[in-house]
Amino acid sequence: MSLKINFPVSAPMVKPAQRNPDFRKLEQQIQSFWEERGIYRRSGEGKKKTFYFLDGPPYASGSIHLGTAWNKIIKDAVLRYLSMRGYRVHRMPGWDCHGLPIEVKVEKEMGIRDKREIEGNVEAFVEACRRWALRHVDIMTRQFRRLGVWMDWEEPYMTLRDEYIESAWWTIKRAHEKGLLTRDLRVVTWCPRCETALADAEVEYGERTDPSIYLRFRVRGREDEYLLVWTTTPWTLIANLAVAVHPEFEYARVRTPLGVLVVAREQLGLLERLGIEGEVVEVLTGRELEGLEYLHPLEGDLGYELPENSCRVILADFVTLGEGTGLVHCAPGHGPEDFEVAKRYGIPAICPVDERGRFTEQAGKFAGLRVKKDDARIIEELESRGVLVRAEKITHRYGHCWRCKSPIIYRATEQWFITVSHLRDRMLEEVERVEWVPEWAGSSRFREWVAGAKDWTISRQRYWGIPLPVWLCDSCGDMEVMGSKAELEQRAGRVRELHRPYVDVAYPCECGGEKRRVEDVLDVWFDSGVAPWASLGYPAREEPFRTLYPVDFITEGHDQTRGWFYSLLGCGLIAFDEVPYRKVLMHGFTLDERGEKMSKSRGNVIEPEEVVNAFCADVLRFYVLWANKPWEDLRFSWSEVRVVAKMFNILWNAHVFATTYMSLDSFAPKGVRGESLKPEDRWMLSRVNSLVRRVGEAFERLELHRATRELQEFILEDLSRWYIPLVRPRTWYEEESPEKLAAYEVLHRTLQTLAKLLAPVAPHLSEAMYQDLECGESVHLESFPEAEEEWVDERLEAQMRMVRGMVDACLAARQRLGVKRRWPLVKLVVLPEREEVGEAAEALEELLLSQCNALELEVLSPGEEVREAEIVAVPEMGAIGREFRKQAPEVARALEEADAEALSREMESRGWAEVQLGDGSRVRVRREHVRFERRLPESMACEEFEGGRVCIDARRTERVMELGLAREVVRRVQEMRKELELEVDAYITTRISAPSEQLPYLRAQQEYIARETRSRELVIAEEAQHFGHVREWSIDGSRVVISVAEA
RNA sequence: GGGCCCGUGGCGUAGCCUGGUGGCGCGUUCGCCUGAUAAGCGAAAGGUCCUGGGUUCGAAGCCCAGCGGGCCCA
Repeated sequence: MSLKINFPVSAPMVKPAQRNPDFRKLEQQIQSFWEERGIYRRSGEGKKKTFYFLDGPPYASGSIHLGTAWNKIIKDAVLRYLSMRGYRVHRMPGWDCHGLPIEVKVEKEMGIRDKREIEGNVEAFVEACRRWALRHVDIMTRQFRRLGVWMDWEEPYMTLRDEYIESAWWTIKRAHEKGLLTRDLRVVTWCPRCETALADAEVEYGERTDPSIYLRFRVRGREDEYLLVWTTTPWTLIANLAVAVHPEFEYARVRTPLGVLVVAREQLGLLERLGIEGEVVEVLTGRELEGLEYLHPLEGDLGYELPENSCRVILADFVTLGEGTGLVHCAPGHGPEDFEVAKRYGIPAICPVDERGRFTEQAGKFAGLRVKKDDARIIEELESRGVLVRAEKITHRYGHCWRCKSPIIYRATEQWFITVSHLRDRMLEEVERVEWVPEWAGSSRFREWVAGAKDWTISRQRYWGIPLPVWLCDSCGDMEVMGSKAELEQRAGRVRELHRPYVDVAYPCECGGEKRRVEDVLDVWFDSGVAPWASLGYPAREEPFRTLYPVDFITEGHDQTRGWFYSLLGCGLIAFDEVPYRKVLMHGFTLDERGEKMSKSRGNVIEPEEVVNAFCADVLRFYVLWANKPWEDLRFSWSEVRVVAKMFNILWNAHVFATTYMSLDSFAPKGVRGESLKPEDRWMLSRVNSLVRRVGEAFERLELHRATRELQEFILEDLSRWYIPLVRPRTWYEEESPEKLAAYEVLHRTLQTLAKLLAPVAPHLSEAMYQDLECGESVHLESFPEAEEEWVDERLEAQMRMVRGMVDACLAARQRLGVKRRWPLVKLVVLPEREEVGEAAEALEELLLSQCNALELEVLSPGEEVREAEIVAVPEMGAIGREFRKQAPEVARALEEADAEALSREMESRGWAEVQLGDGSRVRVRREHVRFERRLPESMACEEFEGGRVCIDARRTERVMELGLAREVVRRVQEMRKELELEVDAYITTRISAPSEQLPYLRAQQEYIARETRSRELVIAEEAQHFGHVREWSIDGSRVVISVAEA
């Protein structure tokens, strides 16, 4: 690759491509070239149709992994394709900069262990978070750039910018205006370490061992009768306010040594397991148990008054019989379902647990204990009270904080919500409007998630995030929501920046009190949810929002069903009453070689950099798009990456071949003209144009795996394995023959088109090819090729397919006869099954003969047999034995010796024939006694192909000896030229010593040998005078000495 | 426990929508070819198409159930 500026000339000459380049270095050169010439910027110029792509912002907390790389590579390939199709593509990358993950990392960096330490200096903490995010944006940007991903890296959108935050505020204000923003006491998932509420999407489920305890709650007003209750969360018993049963289930009263126990009838086996013998005295439905009062298991030690209606049996549909006793302990302050059902019975929620997971004064005797960690203390207390029946352990799946991995708890707290439940039906309608790839991503998966949508908890009791723009008056309680920085500054004066602590300002309320900000920040999913307009600076700026919105296309992994696809939908409905995107490609996850999720803790993570360093970016790009359907999980495999690398190597070799000869001949393409084209040239043009059609269709349908596989198939099969061997002899012509020029034109056209088709997937190497071919400044400034239908000739493609089948069959037949390809065949016979197969052989005769290295072609009619094939009679010993008994061997011999031709004719017409035995007697044999087979002479062999058979004749005639030996010699001389590292067009002198019987043949081909080896002088003798590079060879079993020297 | 997706020679995959000889690549063995060749090409061996039912003249494909894996949720 040369980067020098080319002066405009009418038809620039093709440059010879570099042999065995280091693709990695080549890619760097290409990237510098793009940089110097501003190719990226210019690729968007002059295009009228706009296309709004929105980048799902990766989280700015680390380096990229294979999954993020795959994601951006899909995006880049699709966007490059669209750009080549004439779209002016909006390609702004985004960065998700806020949230708990960064806070957790910064806490570690600063040695912070407790939220109170942050409270001491919020400013320092927030600034550290900002630096952390920006540092990682830089790191990740560099990594994406190395992959050749074209985006506006200089101007990304970042959720930490004031302008972006303002858009989020505006959206919150919209929600408020629509009555969708509420504050409510609800039970939410809570992380006691991070001391914040978590959204459903932030809870990660994993194995955990917890206590599993069985308890008896004394029934009030009955002697020695108890409710048998099971729980895995002893700490929640402090807030126990009810026991739930299923109204339809049957419950048994069982008399046992522990008193009368009430337990679900289906769970009676449990008593046995616990070693409690008993006798059922009564069976009741759950409904009949309703209202039964019991004594609180920790009565007397609590720090709160038991509310009215509490400590009774209530009815709930969520009770199951899977595990437990069928009687469920209810703590409305510690479970969302408990909360809901208790509300129906007028039982309030008690939550004696603070934000750190410590029991408050409300927990009475237990105040100061820690949730979960001090379960043992509570179990001890239960035991001493005689409430505990049995304590065991259980390993089950339990929710954990997605960032710090602490087990979550449920707490009743005041939180801010978007009441998405009111929007559910509208959301489902909007899902329908989107084009999903694959279709089921929307119609099943996403639909399912949306249908189960619960209200969205958007408040977090943290620091590094978009501040909730809600101000409340501390005296009258009036609430004000800010929609922009200006609105805030109007009331509170200048605000330095829209993060905490700068934004935590107060201003006077009309009532005389003071309005203060609610100290929460927003869920980060809200940040990215507003990206369709926030990334464009709307509503502060009208443009480019007005031109671009709505988003034409997004593509993310299937985990985003509950994440970004959803938060975009929610925010879109809040802001504009519609889903903000039109088309979604949902892609898969990257798995390791064993099909397991890559994760740092498992140590099975493959970094994209590893692949890029081992091969190059284009190999990685092609691989991830080729290995799999985009929406399926990608199982990474080094050996498959190697396959792709090999393909690029072959492509590059083909490119080197073409450009080397073109430049030797100072070839400058003038365009393909019809008259000098050979059939294989027309075929190649047809193939390349049908390839254009198929690749284009695959891109349109986002079937990137099809696009890449079509390209691979074409490169390997059509170009490298077929067309290039076919045209190779033409490139060796010395003179400017029309056939040679035709081959160059077709090759040039093919490689040029191929470069364009590859450009979206392999932007570097396709560019390098394009440069060598001298087609234009950059392949990325070109349009995607359109198929030239006039060149597509399906009949010719079909014929070529058949002929390739014949050639392959011929090679297989050679292999069976042990005849090397260098030795010509006297004759190639084609036995077609159908007329068109024979026609194909005739139409492409020259090509067929040259590829089979055969001197003559004979095409038979369907049904005809090879003339040389002898009919032989094969005795059917079973039938003969039954009929002729002792004479059987005699009869068999007679059949074998008879004139099989005549015999078969008689059998055919009469059904029987007579043969003479050794003693002169004649016997009559019938059809069942003999089978006729065709046998070929030893020099011949047949092989089947799809459409018929070929038969080769490998006799060693004089002519065959001449040509075969000559090629053997030529081949050796060529190898020796190479050993001498001669230039391709250097001349040599050659001496050959060969045994006397070979001399006449070699001399007959002296001229041919000299021409093929570029020998100025060629001596063939029994004992030649050798000099220069001398080697001894064995040719056709004889010793031959050859010497070569540069002339 | 629920939803979605996947299950095809040792490994990775195509075919499945629209039923009728199951292709390809890697690997193995044996050959061939070579001035695009530190390459390339061919042949051979290797398959309960996850299992079991059903529909059908006929099922890798369509339907049902189960098993295994992935992701998401509870």
